[in-house]
Amino acid sequence: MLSYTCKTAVKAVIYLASKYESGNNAGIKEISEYINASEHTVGKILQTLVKHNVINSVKGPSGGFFISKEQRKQTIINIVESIDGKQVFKECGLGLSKCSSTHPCPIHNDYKKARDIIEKLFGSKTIIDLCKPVNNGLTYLMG
Amino acid sequence: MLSYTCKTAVKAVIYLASKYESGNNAGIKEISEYINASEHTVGKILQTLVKHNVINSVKGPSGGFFISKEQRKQTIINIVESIDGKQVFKECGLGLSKCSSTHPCPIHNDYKKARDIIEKLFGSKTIIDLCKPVNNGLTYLMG
DNA sequence: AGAATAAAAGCACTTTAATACTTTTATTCA
DNA sequence: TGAATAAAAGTATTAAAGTGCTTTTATTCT
Ligand code: FES
Ligand code: FES
Repeated sequence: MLSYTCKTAVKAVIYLASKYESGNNAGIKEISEYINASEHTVGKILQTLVKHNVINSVKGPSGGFFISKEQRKQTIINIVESIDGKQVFKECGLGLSKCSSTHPCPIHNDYKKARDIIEKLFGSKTIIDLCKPVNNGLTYLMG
Repeated sequence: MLSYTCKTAVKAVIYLASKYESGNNAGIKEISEYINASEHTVGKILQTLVKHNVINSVKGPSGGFFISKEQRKQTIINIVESIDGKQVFKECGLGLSKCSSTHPCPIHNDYKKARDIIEKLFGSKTIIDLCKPVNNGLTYLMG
């Protein structure tokens, strides 16, 4: 459903948000190490997310990436749409050019049900929602 | 979730099953045209499926691919496992190396719910189940 | 037996995603 | 002001998925 890059993006943002408490910015290196991803890939991803106003960046010493209070209230679908585009949760499970109930593929009914759950998940959970359990040690970003 | 190749495989097999009625074998060309996919790709896919005993083939004139009565009773998870492997419905939604409820990622709960629906769909629907509505013109394999 | 047919098999090419590297620009701090 | 820092931006490489082509093998039909 989501590309590898996109999954990495979600984890990176959640990590950033969990860092927010401390008030410090986070650098590419720190983030990539924490979520166990390639430094270069993470750099590119964060660049894109800054462009889409999902997060912010500051250049120079003591610079890095950070996420504002407002931005933390975004739902995580914003991350997905910035990386994989707006169509991810609209696609047909068997690859028909368009998913539609009037011209459905053989698995449309059940597939749509599942896809809608995921779409709802991404469209309703905010960054802060997902970062809390990470801070509490209930959920994890690597391993 | 599923690779493009895998989606093509499912459609090819459903088409084959819907052809079964006529008792004739279907050639690569015919199948690929019907499901609107590359001839070469379909050839490779069908080869793999024959190796996994999902379908059968006969070489030579009046040869082609066909699916037996028994094979039509398989669930479509067999197709998926032949192409994309057995892990597809076990993977973490955020790319953690293992999806587990004791070491979950932040979206585990909802994601697992959706993934289980899809897994159940593929594990319970048989080829014949999905080919019937196609024959009746209720669902489609292309478009 | 021999010609024709059609899948099997192996190899080569293309495209895309992912990763790596390099240069530039903005910022801080001594 | 200038050195150091860190992201931005652009380019190149690698890896994987998908597609295309060619040869081989098995089968049928004349
Ligand atoms: S048409 Fe295939 S999932 Fe809706
Ligand atoms: S751990 Fe991520 S989906 Fe289960």
